[in-house]
Parts: sequence; structure tokens; C-alpha cells
Amino acid sequence: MFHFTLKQLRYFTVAGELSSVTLASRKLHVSQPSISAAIQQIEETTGLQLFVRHHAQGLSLTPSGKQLLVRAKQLLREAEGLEQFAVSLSEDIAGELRLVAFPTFAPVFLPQLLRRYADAYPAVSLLCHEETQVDIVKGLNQGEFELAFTYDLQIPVNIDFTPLHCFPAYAVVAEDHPLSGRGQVKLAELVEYPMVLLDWPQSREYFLSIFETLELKPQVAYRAKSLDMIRGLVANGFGFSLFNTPLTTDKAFDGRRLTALQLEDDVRPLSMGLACLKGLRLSPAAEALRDLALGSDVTAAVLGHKGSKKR
Amino acid sequence: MFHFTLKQLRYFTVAGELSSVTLASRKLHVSQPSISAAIQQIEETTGLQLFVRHHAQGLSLTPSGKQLLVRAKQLLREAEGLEQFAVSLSEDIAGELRLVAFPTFAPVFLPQLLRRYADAYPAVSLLCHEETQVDIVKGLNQGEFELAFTYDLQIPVNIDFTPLHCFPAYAVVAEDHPLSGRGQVKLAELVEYPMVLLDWPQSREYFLSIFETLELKPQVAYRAKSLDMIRGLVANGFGFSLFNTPLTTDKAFDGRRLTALQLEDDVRPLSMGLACLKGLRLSPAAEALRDLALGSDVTAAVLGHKGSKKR
DNA sequence: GCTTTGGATCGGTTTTTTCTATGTAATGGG
DNA sequence: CCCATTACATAGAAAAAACCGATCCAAAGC
Repeated sequence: MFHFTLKQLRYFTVAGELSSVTLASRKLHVSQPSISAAIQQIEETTGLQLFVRHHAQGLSLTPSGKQLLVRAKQLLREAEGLEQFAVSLSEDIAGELRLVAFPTFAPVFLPQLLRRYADAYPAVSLLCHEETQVDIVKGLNQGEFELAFTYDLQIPVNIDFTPLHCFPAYAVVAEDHPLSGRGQVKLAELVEYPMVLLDWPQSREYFLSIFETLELKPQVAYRAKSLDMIRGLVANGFGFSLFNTPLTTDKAFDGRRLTALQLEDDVRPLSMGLACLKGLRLSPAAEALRDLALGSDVTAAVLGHKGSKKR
Repeated sequence: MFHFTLKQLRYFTVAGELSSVTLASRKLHVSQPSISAAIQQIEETTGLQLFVRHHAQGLSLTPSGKQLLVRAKQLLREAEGLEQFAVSLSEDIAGELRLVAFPTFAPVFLPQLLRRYADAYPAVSLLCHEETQVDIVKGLNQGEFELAFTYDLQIPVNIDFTPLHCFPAYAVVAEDHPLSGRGQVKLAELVEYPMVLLDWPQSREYFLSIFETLELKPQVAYRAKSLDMIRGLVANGFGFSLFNTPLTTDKAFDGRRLTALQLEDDVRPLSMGLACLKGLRLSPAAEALRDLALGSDVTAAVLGHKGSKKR
């Protein structure tokens, strides 16, 4: 494919600039025949005559050699730049950091966290996707993302999970729902009413499994594809729903009000945390974000301690 | 200096794009361990983890790997470009062609020749200097110029000279000079009048040597550094002068007229031609100009056969 | 004519690259 | 559950290359 090497180009450019094979060999700490050979190899592969040899007094570039020299130096600078870039990627907190987050809680606390991160490490360009659990796992595996904020749900063995915060499940009903104002309810009471279900691959199964462990079966009246839609449906009396992500507002988008109800049953809370590939050494940029997230209770500031920290 | 090679980068990028060491090895016609090794070497020198290895099902780039891949491909493209450039320099009539010409006759016929050349080979960017003989020789030796249009005067042995045209020396006087209208004169007659001398390193000696061979000694009344000045001085009655380059106009810049006088003596005419370094293989661009210059009597068209072709 | 200079060439050594063969871990079909 | 398959890693040997010291050679300068 390539008929010359960076090393040959380097030897050539130095010799060209010094107009001397010997001086170049000294400057580059290699023997004089090495430089000679490199130049001849380039001359051979390109078919160009790069130098006019003056016996006993060095050599001088031919016009062709001069033209090649300019472009060769440019290539060498760019190679140098690539190397610098690679080193900086592996040593500095810089480059691109590709994140992914579970969409239900992403907007709740990520904006604040990313703000703090961006202030602390301006050399990093952040990229944050939102995907459902299966796509998060797929994306991590394929190197699409380096770090994921997600729930500890169906995490495969090859993915490391570090819990950040625990979210207990709770019920949400419309303000004018018969159970509203109760403060807390039993799941057995809830199943008497129609349910609105978040219809996402893993979430679906998770919410239904909560009832299954108590051998209850909710009447799913509606399935919706977004959290906002669920809130709206619930607020408009289509039934109750179960959430883990805290309600940060008691209003649906149309202004109707919702009420949260604690569950009296002993339901396993969901653990939210940071996931990344087990085999992957994190970049300094990712490491920094991980430290930032672990170092401070990121959710507390926003949520006012509605959940319990860690698992 | 550089801790990776173009070959390693190439192996890496192909493997990265195919997400497979094996496929890359097939595509590049090398063994699979070679690819593996190259990737590991880059990982080692940069300190980056480029791939996540999935047992039995290929590998996928890490986010860092993806970033490096993009820039590595760019560098490879640029290397490819450099190679193309070099090959084109040695095979195509393209690139930069650095010329130099002796200033006295350069404006007489070079513009027309270069025009034809530029029309025929638009991929070549022409650069034409004008220097006196010593600087022409120096420039050729140092690779400053590839081809020179000059006189066969004091040409060192390491420079090849191909004659293009012969210019006999002739005298020039003002229109109102006593010798004007004679048509031809003897040098012995000329020395009775004051002379105006072109004061350039080699030209000076050449003109004086013409008199010396006949054991004559001209009275040099004025020395000037440019041909235009000489013409003006002669036209204004400061004396006669000797030229080789044909007078293409009988007017000086101030409008005063000049007359050319043939020499009756047997003076060796000056040979004008193409000079280039003996050790230098000409670029296709230079070769093309040489062919163009040799192929047609470049001067005839302009001068109307005032001199004799070739030597 | 002798010395100096500086690139080219020659052999031999070391290093790097590449290959074949094999190991190994995960996947998938029966 | 076993076994064949897949695909990367590793080991060891062979081939290629890069490199070096020594020497050669041509020109320049004293």
C-alpha cells in the first residue's frame, strides 16, 4: 500500500534541510549509511531524484526534492499531531466522551451533573444519548458509548455496574382519583383500578413483575411510549401507574395534577448507577465523570433525599 | 521520534472498519497475527485501549479507538496523497517548474515560449527568474532552478549545455552617430569612439575580450547595470555599445532611435541555449519544456532569422 | 601530491516483521 | 450437555529490514 515509511521521510527531510547526510545522521543519532539508504529508498519508490550529490561537499535538493520536502514535512507534522492526539486521549481529560442514559431519569439530574463536568473539564466534548435498556447494553458492547447511567435491570455479566442511588417504586394517580390523598397504598388495592403502563422493552416486564411476585394481576388499560404521555394519561383519569424516577413536578403537561402514593408492600427498589464494559479501561475523561458522579450525591441536590443513597 | 508506523495505522484502521482482525488480514493479504500485533503495538505506544475483544465474535472499537480511527484514516489519506504527488512529479508533466534565464534575451522570446508551454501543460506552475551568469550557475548547482536559458559563457563542466540559437555580436549607435547608416563597421573603427559597457560579471569580460583578441582597447565611457539603461545612453550619444541579443525595437525608452551595425571582423558569435545540471535527471515538466524549445525554432518567430540557428 | 571531506558501498549483526501452528474462550447447533 | 465452530491471542521459527562499522571513492583544497 505505502511504499515509504515515516522514518524514511524524516531522514529525508532532515538531510534535505541540512544539505548533508552526515549532519543529519548526527542530529538523528543514527549512522550515516542509514540516512543514505532511506533517501535512496524514497528515490527508488517515487522514481524521483531528490538530491544532486556534490562530491566531498554535501548534497543539495533538486527542484523536485524541494517540492517533496515541503509536503513531506507537512505529513510529518500531521503524524506528530496524531501521536500527540493519541497521547492526550490516553493521558489528559480531553477528547470526546460519549454517554448514554436511561430516558426516565436522565433529565432529572444529568443536566446539573453535566454542567458541573463541563465547567471542570472544558477540553472534553460531551455527547449524551438516551436509549432504552437493550440499546444501552448494545451500545456499550459496540463501543458506541463509554459510560451509561441506567438501572440495574438485566445487566449482562460483561458489564460493570456501580450503584449511585436507589429509587423505590411508587404509584401515581390523578388528583381526583379515589385513592388520591391516601399517602400510601397496597398493591392489592391498586389492582382494583385500571393501570397505565410504560411500554418499553425492559420497563414493561419490570413493572409487571412487581405485581407477579405478590400474585396480583393489574388491568392494563393503556400502554404508552413516553413518560410524559403516561403522566398525562394518569392525570386525566385513565388509571394509576408505577414510577421509580421521582416526580419532580406534580403537573402533567396540560396542567392537571398528579399525586404520588407510597407502596406499603415490600417492593425491591431499583438501583440506578453507572454502567460500563468490564473489559474496557476507561478514558481519563470518563474516569473524571465517574469520580464526579460517585464523589457527590448527585441526585440529592435535585431530589431532596426522596430516595436512599446507594443500594 | 515516531512511535507508530503508517503500516500499523493502516492495519488498525482496516481492522477497525471491519470490526475483525481476520477479515482485515484477508483484505490486506497478510496473516492474522500481523494485524493483531500491529494493533497491540499502537495500543502499547499510545497507552490507549482501541478495541474491546469479544471472544469468538470479532472486536469492536472503543470510543477512544473510534476517535483515533477517524484521525488515523485522515493521516493515511494524506500519506496516500503525498505518494500520489511524488509519483505524479516523476511521471506526469505537473508540479512546479523553476526556470532561470539570462536577462538580456529573456523578454525577447521567453514570454511566447512560456505561453505555448502553459497552454500545452496547464498542470505545471511556471516560475521564471532572471539572473546573471554566475547566479544562474550557482542556482542550478543548488537546485534552485531546474533549467536555465543562458549563453554558453563560462559554463562549468558539471553543467550540460544544449545550444538553441546563435547570436553574433553587433554594434549599436545612436541614430545621429557618425557611424550610423554605415550598415557595417570594423572594431578598429569603433574603438575611436567612446563605449558604453553592460557592467555585469561575465558580460563585461566577454565584450572586452572581443576587442582583446584583436589587440584593441575600447574607451569605456560609461558602465551601466541594465540593458535598458545602455540603450538609453547609447541613443543619447554617450557612445556605441556591443550587443548579442537582437534589438527588437530601434527606440530607447525615451523615444530616441538606435541603429545596429554589423561587425566586419570575424567575431565568435555567442551560443544561447538550455543549461541544466549534468547529474540531474530532468522532471517530465522540464523535459517537456526542453522538447518544446528544441522542437521548434523558438527565436525565429520573434526575430525573423536575424541570427543563425543552433551553433 | 597529499590530506580532508562527505557520500556510497559492503558484510555482518541486530531488530522487526511475518508466517505457521497452536491455545483459548465464547457461541451455537444437535 | 457436548462438540464443532469462530475468532483473537500467543509461541516459535523464518524471513526481511534496518542498522552499524569499516571501507571505498571522487572531488576539493592546501
